[in-house]
Formats: sequence, structure tokens, C-alpha cells
Amino acid sequence: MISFEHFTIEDGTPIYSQIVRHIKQGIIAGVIHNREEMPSRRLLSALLGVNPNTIQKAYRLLEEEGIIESQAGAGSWVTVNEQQIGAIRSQLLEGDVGVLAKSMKQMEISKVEAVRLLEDIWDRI
Amino acid sequence: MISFEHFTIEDGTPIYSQIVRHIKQGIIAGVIHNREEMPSRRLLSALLGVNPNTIQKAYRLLEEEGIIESQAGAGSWVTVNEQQIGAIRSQLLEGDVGVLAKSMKQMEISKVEAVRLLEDIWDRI
DNA sequence: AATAGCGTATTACTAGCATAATACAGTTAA
DNA sequence: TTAACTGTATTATGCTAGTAATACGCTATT
Repeated sequence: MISFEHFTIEDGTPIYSQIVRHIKQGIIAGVIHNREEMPSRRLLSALLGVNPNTIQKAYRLLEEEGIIESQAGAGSWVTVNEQQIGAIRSQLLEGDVGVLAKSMKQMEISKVEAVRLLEDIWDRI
Repeated sequence: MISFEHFTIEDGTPIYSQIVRHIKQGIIAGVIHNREEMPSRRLLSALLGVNPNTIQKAYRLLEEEGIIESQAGAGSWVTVNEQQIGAIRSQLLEGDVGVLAKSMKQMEISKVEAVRLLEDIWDRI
């Protein structure tokens, strides 16, 4: 069963997006595996203190991306192969790093300074 | 007069936030200077194809942060000193880099790999 | 067979973002 | 002085995110 122990809701981003991202990051980190069982919508809703409809929206999006499958009465499970994992990894990393790089360039930050900032802040987090 | 030539609206973040950020980034980059005149709410609204109330919200937030001042009938101007610029710089950079570092750590990315990714993507943008 | 838990669907409500259409008072320049 | 432009304020509408309360049919387990 997939754990949401280290998951906390932040604001600024829709909750359903944060859940989708948490699952993707877990798959990339190797913490969440293929065929692993997702918590039921009602259970996760109770765990996170969030409305069941919000969980349902997250699960629906994951299903549309082919990352999980659901069966009425039974439950939901992760369904990813190695190729999908690689694609998700690229999708998340290039998106995140691209946003940062673009933002820093607009601030006239140099490449070496950008790397220095990343290394500095990396250790303080 | 402050230029919005290289500004394009993206979705996912409120438009008023994007405008606030654009001003802050311009100040950090040295493209926007103290005492420089902001475009009027109606003019910027027309330039960006956005409602005047959305511009007003952005300007109100900038005013609350002490980054601009407004006078009815006259207009609005940037009011920042060197100390404020340094503070805005830290605020933006540590926020952005912190979000990326935290996200990468959750994906079990190593520090050296993070730096390599940043350097790679930096040149492709 | 029955019950508990599962996914799924619907309706109603609140809050925030954005638009739309005005209105009013202060400043500036012709 | 008057006309144009400024910031400011108000009211109404639509959309999305999120909550709340149900309801229904399927599956697994007892």
C-alpha cells in the first residue's frame, strides 16, 4: 500500500495536482512500484483531511495518464513500465529545471552563479 | 516608462502574481530602476489584454510591499532602495531554488546530478 | 446471502480569479 | 478653465477549486 506519510498539503497549487505529483515523484524515487495498491479514495480523503471529490479528481488524472488503473468494488493500482517511468522523470525534471533556469535568466543571473546558488541552498534544505 | 515587451501571460499562476513577479525580476536584473514610471492601469490593461481590475490588484500588492507608490491623478512610480533590491533578490531566488531542490530530493536525485541537469538545461533554453 | 468497502456520479454551496461596465475625485497639460 | 488622463471604488457575472452530503452498483469476504 502506497504511503502518504511524508506528504503535506501546501497552498498555491491545487491539492489534486499535489497528489498527482507525489505519486509521480514516488515512482521516480523508486518508493512506489508497479502493481502497488493505491489507498481507497475514502481512506486517503480521511488521511489527508480532504474532500473525497478532490482525491477522485487526482486519481482520474492519474488514470488518464495511464499511471494507475481502477476497478469498481476492488480498488486502484499503479500500472507503469520502465519506459513510462523514464518519460515521467523527464517530464518532471525538465519542467522544474526549465522554469528555474528561465526565471534566473530573466534576473540576469549567470550560469556559474546559478550553480553556486543551487549547491548552497541544496545543503540548507 | 517600464516596458512589458518581453512579458507574456502563462496559465497556472494568477495574472496579478505574474505581473508582480515581472516587476521584481526587472528590478533585480537592473532593467527597472528606482523612480521609473509605471504604465497607467488602463494602458497596461490594454497592452496585456487583461482587465483593469487585475492590473489594479497587482499594483496594490506591489504598493503593499513598498515597491511602488501611487498618487491619484498623477500615476505610479517605482520606489526601491538598494537594501530592498537585495531583499527581493533573496526572496525570489531562495524561493525558486528551494522549491526545485526540495522536489529533486524527493525524487532521490543526487546533488551532482542536480547540478548536471541544471547546466544541461541552462544551455538549451 | 449478506455486509462492508470499493469506484463512480450527482447536486449544492463557498471562495478566489478574472471579466465587464460604470462612476467619481484628483492631477496635468492644452 | 476645460479636457484628458490618472488612481480608486462598486456591482454583477462566469469559471475553477474545494467542500459537503448523498446515492448507486460492483467486488470481496464472512
